[in-house]
Amino acid sequence: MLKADERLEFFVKRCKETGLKITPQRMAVYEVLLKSDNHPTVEEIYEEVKKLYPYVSLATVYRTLETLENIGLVKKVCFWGNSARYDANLEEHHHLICEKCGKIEDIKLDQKLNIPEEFYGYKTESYSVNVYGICPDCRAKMQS
Amino acid sequence: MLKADERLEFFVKRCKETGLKITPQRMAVYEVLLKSDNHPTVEEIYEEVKKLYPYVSLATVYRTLETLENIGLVKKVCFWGNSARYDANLEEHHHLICEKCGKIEDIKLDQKLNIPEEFYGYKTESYSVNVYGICPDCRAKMQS
DNA sequence: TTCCGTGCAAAAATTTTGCATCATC
DNA sequence: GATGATGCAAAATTTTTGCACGGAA
Repeated sequence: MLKADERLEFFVKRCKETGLKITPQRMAVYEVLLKSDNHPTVEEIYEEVKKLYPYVSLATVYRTLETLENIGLVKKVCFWGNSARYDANLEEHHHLICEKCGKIEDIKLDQKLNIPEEFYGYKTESYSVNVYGICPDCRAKMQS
Repeated sequence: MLKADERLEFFVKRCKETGLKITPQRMAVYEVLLKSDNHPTVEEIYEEVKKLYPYVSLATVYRTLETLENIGLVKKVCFWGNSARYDANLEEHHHLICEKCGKIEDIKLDQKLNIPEEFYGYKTESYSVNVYGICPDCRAKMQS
């Protein structure tokens, strides 16, 4: 895992490569994603960014996320509930999802699957594993 | 994989168990899901059901899907794009997802992962693997 | 006959778009 | 200075809700 400032450097590099301007808002959206270990929804990202830039607009957050996704800095994930969630962790990793509250955590697995490059006619790129269960918090609540 | 009529019997059984009435609309929504091998969105399910019951309302489809999910007959999945998709295949299976067009297919994997029952503090229930790639159709289009 | 489920319409929530202004390069 | 990004407001889309009626048990 790269450190946050290395990742910001990478962000700057990617923007220059693709001819995107480096604006405070764009940077803020990306930073929020870097800092969050959960997978925030658009609304949550917006609320975070607003703490730094109170005048930021939700539309900008939507547009920025789309942009960041296009240049491969961010991924849209959506495993639970209805709203899209975003992830800035592009390293190979998997997810642990609470079936009760919808919390999503990144995890590492030591086991590997061997997926053929050509599979059901698809040219495969990658895979990810979602493990479903009940998180510690919800387990505690269920006891009471 | 159970046959369709066995699954409808199971549907009837589950409804009786949980005190739900068996209405034509409810049945139709479930049948549409049984028949589709892709993972339709709510809108797509609605369009299908409307062919049988032109007066059905979209609200009913939303409510029915929620109900079916509650009694465990259907699962909400959402791996791509923004809209929730539904799946009536509850057997252990995995997904092959086209990164270009968003098509989602069910697949079987012969390899198994061994996930501990207790994992990162979670009580784990199940896991599923999403394989990402480019589907045959999109591959063909990319050539031209 | 009793409720639960439905349709309809309206409301709420979410996402996208147009356009004038502003800021980065 | 040119071009692309932003904020605002409005539009479009998606999802949820309230209520009266109708149909399954």
